[in-house]
Amino acid sequence: MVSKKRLGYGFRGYRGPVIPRAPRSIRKRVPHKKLVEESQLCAFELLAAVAGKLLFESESSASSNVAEAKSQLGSSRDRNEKRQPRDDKALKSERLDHGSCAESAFVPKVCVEDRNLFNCKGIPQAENDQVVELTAVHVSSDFQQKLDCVIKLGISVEKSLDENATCKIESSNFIGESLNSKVESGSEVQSQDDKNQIGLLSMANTSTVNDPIGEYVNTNVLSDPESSVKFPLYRDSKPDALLKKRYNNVKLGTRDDDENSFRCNKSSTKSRPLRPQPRILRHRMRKMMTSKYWRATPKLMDYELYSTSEGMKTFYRYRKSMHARERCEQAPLKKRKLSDRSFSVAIDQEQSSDSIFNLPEKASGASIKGHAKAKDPNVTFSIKSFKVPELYIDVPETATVGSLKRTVVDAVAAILGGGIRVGVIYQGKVRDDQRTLQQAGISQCANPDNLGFILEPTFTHVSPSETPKKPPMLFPCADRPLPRSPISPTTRSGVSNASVDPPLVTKSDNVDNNEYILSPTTPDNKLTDGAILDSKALIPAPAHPMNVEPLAAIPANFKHKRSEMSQRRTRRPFSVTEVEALVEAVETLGTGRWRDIKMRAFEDADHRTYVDLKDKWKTLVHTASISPQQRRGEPVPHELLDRVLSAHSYWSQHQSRQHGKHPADPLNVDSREVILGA
DNA sequence: TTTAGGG
DNA sequence: CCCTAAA
Repeated sequence: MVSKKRLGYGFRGYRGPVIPRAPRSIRKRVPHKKLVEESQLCAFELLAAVAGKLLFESESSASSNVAEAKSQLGSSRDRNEKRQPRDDKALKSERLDHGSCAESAFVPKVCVEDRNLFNCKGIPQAENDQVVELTAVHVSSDFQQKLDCVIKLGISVEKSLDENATCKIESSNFIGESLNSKVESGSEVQSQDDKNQIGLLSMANTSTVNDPIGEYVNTNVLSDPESSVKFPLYRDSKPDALLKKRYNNVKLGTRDDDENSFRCNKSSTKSRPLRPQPRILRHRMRKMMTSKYWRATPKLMDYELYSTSEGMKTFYRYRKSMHARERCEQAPLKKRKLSDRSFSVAIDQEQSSDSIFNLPEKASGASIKGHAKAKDPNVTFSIKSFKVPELYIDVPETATVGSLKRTVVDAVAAILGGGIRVGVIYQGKVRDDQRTLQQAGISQCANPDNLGFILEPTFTHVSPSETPKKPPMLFPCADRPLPRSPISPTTRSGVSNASVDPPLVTKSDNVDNNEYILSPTTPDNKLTDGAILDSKALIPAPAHPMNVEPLAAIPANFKHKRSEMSQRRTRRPFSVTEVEALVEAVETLGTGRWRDIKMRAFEDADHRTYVDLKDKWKTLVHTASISPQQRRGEPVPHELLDRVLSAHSYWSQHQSRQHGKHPADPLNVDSREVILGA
């Protein structure tokens, strides 16, 4: 279609590659212009906050003026958002991984035990810790644009809400903790004027409404079955630890307490959001036009959900408010993490220490505890939170709360229905699954802060136009009976028909897979074709069926083969987790530092050379530049692709290595925000 | 050895 | 992924 070079850069509001391909020496000379834009970024956040406020006010027929809100926000911001001085040195995010720990995926048996987590009831009303935040942004007077309501779905176990009372701009996916970057107006502001609640709506369940947030609940906002769901997967894919570290490194903000921390450092890209991006919009529309309409039905677990939901969203938006759309998307479309209760996984580990590593709840999603008890030297992982794909739910203001709930349930069910893989990232690194925990250092690590478990939905974007090839995700072994299934069939307790049975954990055969597929048995799951629908057990299955190649099947000789006169290495497609790790690293380190990137995120992934990473990045950029229909292989969550583009664009402008100089500021995570809804 | 790019 | 020129 379009030449990647043309399309790639200027994409999504990012300025085109400022740096034309030229001799390195020249290219490296681009000066940083980051600081300059920072203020703009903040301004944007303020704007968003104000918008939210406005909407909120309008909803409650309260009146106020932007200026007021602005000033309030501003003041509060000043007070609350003390930023650490920028220090380029700090930018070096090297400390990210001092220790090296291998990472391996293991089957969270837990899920089995705690299957509620995967039920449609995963969003039980009883869980008062689950909150759906609705950020209603309404830019009116000043911008004449009305932003759609964006619901941030976030079931969080924490009570951080009372702290970061307003307008969260970003949130991490780690459930247990809210590693959110948000524009914090500060509780002070809230107290000052209730009306200033920046459209933060919490309404998980009535019971939840008890806390501070309760007062901000605006039930009027939602009321209409019409809704759409979007799954910008992995938007906040950074592992907690990573995120945290990075921020620390980048001194983006003080992060003593995740709950209270805030960030206002949007990358330069942030500044662009305010401008409409017709092209993108068009692109989206086109995409959505081709996608199917998705309904919240029992079948919503189809893999196509991804595309459909997105398409629907787009469609909806188009119809509803194509106008201010662009803006809106960039607004604090924050969403949150899906949380679940914690459970623990016991893993064999030769270790009998009594040491208990309890991860600060906020810091990590898991805690490791050395089991001193029985002779059974185990390491107990108490996973308090999972990083889950972001879930965007777009519903009209007129939607009912009930419909919202349904939508959420459907969305969750859809995600689960597609199967879920678990990725493990330790200290930001993805490693061989073969490594033992001990080898990986996970068990010994006193500071398991960086241990993150990521749920990776496997449903993929099925392009309607695409020929029905292989199911986005399949379980080759699906048809096999799953004998030792610890899971017992559960009743489908889905809200609105949508339901998910207990998840099925599948081990992926992928060479470097570091995740396991968790495939819920879905009666209506066409893709799985009922094969595994009823079976519940642990079965090995390729994480990326499409990529499974003959060679991969014989990993035994893998290493030896190499010895033979430059035998072409066996192809080992990057898993989503790996891609994410790569993206993360590049975002922080920039391109051109593949060696560092390798060490940072793939140090123990012996089979990934920096050249591989570089190549992968190259292909990622390309992939992100082409239409989804042209993509092949395991689909990469578009969210990641967005990040790829962002980072690519960003680093095109900010050379990561200025002739031996310190690197430019890492691409701020928040910059991704901008492209979110696009 | 790393980078950067073309193959 | 491979191959290599350059750095």
